[in-house]
Amino acid sequence: MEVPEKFTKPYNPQATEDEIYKKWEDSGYFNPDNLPLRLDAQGKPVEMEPFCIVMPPPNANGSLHAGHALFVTLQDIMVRFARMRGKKTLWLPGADHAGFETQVVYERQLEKEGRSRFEMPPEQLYKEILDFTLGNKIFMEGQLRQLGASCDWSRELFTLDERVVKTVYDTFRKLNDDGLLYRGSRIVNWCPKHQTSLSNLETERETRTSPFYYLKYGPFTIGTVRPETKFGDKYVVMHPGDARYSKYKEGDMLELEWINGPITATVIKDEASDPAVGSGVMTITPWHSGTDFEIAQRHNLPYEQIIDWRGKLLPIAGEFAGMSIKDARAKIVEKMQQKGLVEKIDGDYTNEVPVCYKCGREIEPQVKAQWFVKMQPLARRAIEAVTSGEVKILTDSQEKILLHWLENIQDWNISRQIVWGIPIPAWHRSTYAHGKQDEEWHIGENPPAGGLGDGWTRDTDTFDTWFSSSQWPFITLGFPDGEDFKTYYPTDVMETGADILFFWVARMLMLGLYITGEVPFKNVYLHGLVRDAKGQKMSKSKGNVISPLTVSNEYGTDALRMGLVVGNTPGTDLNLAPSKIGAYKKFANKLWNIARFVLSQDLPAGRQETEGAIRQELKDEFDALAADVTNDIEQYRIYMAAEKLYHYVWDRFAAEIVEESKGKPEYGATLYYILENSLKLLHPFMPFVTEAIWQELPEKESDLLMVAQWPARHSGGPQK
RNA sequence: GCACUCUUAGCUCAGUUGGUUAGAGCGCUCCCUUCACACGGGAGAGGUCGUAGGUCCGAAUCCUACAGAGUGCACCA
Repeated sequence: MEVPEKFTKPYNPQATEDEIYKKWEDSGYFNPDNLPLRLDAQGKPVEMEPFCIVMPPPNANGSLHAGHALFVTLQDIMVRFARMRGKKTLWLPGADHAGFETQVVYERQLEKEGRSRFEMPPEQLYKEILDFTLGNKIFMEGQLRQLGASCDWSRELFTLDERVVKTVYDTFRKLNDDGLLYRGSRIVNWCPKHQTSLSNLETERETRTSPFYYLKYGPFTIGTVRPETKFGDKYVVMHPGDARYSKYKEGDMLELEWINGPITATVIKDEASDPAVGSGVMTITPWHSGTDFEIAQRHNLPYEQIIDWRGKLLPIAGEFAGMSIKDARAKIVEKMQQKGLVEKIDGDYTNEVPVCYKCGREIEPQVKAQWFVKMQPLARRAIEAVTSGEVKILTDSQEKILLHWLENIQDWNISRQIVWGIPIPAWHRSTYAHGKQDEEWHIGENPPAGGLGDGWTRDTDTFDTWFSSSQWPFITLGFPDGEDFKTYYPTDVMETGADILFFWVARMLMLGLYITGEVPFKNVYLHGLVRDAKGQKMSKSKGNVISPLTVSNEYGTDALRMGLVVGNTPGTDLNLAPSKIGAYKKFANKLWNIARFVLSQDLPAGRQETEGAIRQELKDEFDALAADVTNDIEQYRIYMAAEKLYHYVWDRFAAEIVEESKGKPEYGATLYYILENSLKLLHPFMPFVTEAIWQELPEKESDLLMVAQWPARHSGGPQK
């Protein structure tokens, strides 16, 4: 048989991939509504079982990184597998405005241009970031195509689309109606650079070595790393059971000399003061410390701001007012030393300080009025869903981590002081009652009847991006009435990075259950971080970032995909070495050459299962592999399926069966059978090269391999 | 402090419910351009599966302790 000319040269992914992707996209089969019907033995169309994955929408603020390539690969494997098995398969793509993340990226750009967001009108800033994001979005979509993503572009949604905003507002209102939303002045994580509060998850802890100061506070010794917060400390707290201080009673007043002169201190007994720590006595700064704030609340103590929003000392600091806390610390200590208030300094005290996860600056705890969601009731339902198996988490250890977090959940601050996001639909005005100033709030997109004239102004804050993202699965499917929602919800799999288990997965679970009454997804597959060849985290500053697009250009997308998948178990990190990807480039070429050989053989006319033409023992062996691989993919052991296929095709098919067949024309049908079906099994993993070969087959069941029928129906073993 | 994970060949990692001579990629040694493929083929070296106990007919796989590495959450006077 004539072998097509192209097979005489090594497989060339660069010359092949774009054209193949275009064929797929033009076919319309990414959209499940267009999938070809499958007929049963009687020629009647088979009812198609739905299968759906909602894609974690990539942030539209830059280029795709290796982590994106990994999720595209894993999800595309699951999706192509389902599609070939005749399911009505929807992979729903999106693009994320990524609120704070994108604003930070854009601010960096502004800084380079010598501009600042604090010097521009919010409307202008918003407009600029919108343009920036929409530009990136198109770019990012092209990159997803390059990675072979077989998602339904016709259903793509952007996280700021009208439908999203509307649903998010409905949810906000419902939370309020159900008593799960409150506005409260609490300690928040304040980033002095970004001028916004952050959730706990958006802070990281850094171990620092700092001087620890033992200060004389009247008859007591108190310890602190932050003398600059101590100006307002007028309460001295000790454990009620601490015998050393039994002569002091709650409410005792003491006159003592402090940083800027004499003050009156009041004794407070509270169990939060740990006798084992330092002297067992502490003073409190309720405005800038979580524990202190709680003590102040319990004892109904006043609190005062010491440090402003930019990290500078306020007038209460007297001569130090206006100084940054960093500069002030040494000067304050110097003054206290002169006054004999410093007992000793411990030079190498290590503590962990919270820092902004974006800029690394120390978080300044501040008291601020914010919107909070009460999470405990939502978490309870999520815990039930996990423990009952309504939602299955891969792996067991990730499930434990999730449950541990849910069981210890804290209320969620969902307001951010940034412009790039969905504005919070709330209005407020000052009111006076019983001689006391208060604030009245109204939830809704519009001010209450009476309107602006009555002094109502709109909340300028925006939602934490994750608040809207957490509603993504049901929003994208058109909750509550959309056809897709009815067909595809709950979705089959949520595949995403283990690093956003709490940020996103846990919250999707909670809000999905809360709003729809059902879990948003039945299975959760969590992948680990993609690291460099040495196991180091990729970062721009280290210069070890591997761009998936560059790799794809050099080795081919199929090779990249295999390199990302083989040996990569869920939940664990993956070290990505270019040499490994190179190995799979060779594999793609191997497959190419097998095809060349097989197509050069004399194939029986109408090769369809010519009675006895296919060697039974080889067919049985192949079919067993197909069943095994099918089972592995069903159980999400994608890494094993990929490796088994690699070894079968190379070590068994190429090295043995093909060799054995040489000079034996009667092997033709067998070789063809194995080739054709190997292409099918490999297609989810290496879609481009398999489709390219498929296109050259003389006789094929469907124009596109993408919608060919999966060779094994086997489904065995328990589902996890 | 609470929780989780890892320790298998020189390197990076697989090893599904415990079961015959422990696997892959890369690297290494030697050989081969023969008619699918040098992005190839053949041959080979290399591991007492962290340590010490235990359960079992049988353990890299289960249990305990210890050692080393790492991660998450919370607190931090």
